[in-house]
Amino acid sequence: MARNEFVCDCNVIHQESVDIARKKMPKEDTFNRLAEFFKLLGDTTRSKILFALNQHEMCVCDLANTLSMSKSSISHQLGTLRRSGIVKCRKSGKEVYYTLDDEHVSRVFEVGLEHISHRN
Amino acid sequence: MARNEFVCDCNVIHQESVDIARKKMPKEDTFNRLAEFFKLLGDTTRSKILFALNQHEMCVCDLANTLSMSKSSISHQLGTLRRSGIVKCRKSGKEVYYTLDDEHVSRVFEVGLEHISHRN
DNA sequence: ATTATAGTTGAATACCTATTCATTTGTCAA
DNA sequence: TTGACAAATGAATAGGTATTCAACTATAAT
Repeated sequence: MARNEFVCDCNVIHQESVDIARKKMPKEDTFNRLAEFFKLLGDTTRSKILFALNQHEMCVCDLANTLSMSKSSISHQLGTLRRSGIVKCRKSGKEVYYTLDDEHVSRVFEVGLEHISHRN
Repeated sequence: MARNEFVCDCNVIHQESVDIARKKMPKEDTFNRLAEFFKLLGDTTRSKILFALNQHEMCVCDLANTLSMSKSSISHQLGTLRRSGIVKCRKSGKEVYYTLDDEHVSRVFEVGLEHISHRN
């Protein structure tokens, strides 16, 4: 019996490659969190929010104006980003000021921009 | 009249911040393509596929085995990645071998991994 | 030619998610 | 205390998407 029985609906062609890949493969949880992180950047609105916050601390109103979107929509997205630990906020009077909480975000943006400009 | 009239449903609090952010903001198309790129990495299955292909050239069967998924599912995802220019393929006999087409993907992974390990 | 297998593809389904709308909370000013 | 505004939030809706299933193509072997 092949050792790929029950594993998928086809035969292993290159068992060695599969073994190596499987051995090096990070654990499930790592991929889930990695994908979760990229998913957060993988939305035009959130992308813009993060770009703007990378320039300046901003309140919800500032962001709504910068992106020409509703406060509510921005607030929902900021909630998502806050719960994921990518932005943090401080309250001052009626306003809530947001900033990036992670220094990696800028770097990821850079690499992403390199990618899309590279393949025009 | 404020110059943010019709722009959103609130008052601008810090016009200067908004102006600077808007000035530096890349154009719409850039954000669309950037988000599109990150969206491709923002899925556990595609993430794993790209990780595996970063180790070895692989055929659909190899990937299906490595990830314990159906050929069809893998093939659909490979189609998406191929149409986005992130993977390329060569045909040999009955098999189709896939490889990464972009050297940036590895780097993005690295930064992403840094991020999620940093904030445990 | 026939059979088996690798891979692709379209349709259907089930799940996910971004935005809108309406409502609520909290803070400031009059 | 009342009114105005910033922000958050829950529900609803609409659009998107990952996987499955079934059908199909192409290639290799007998």
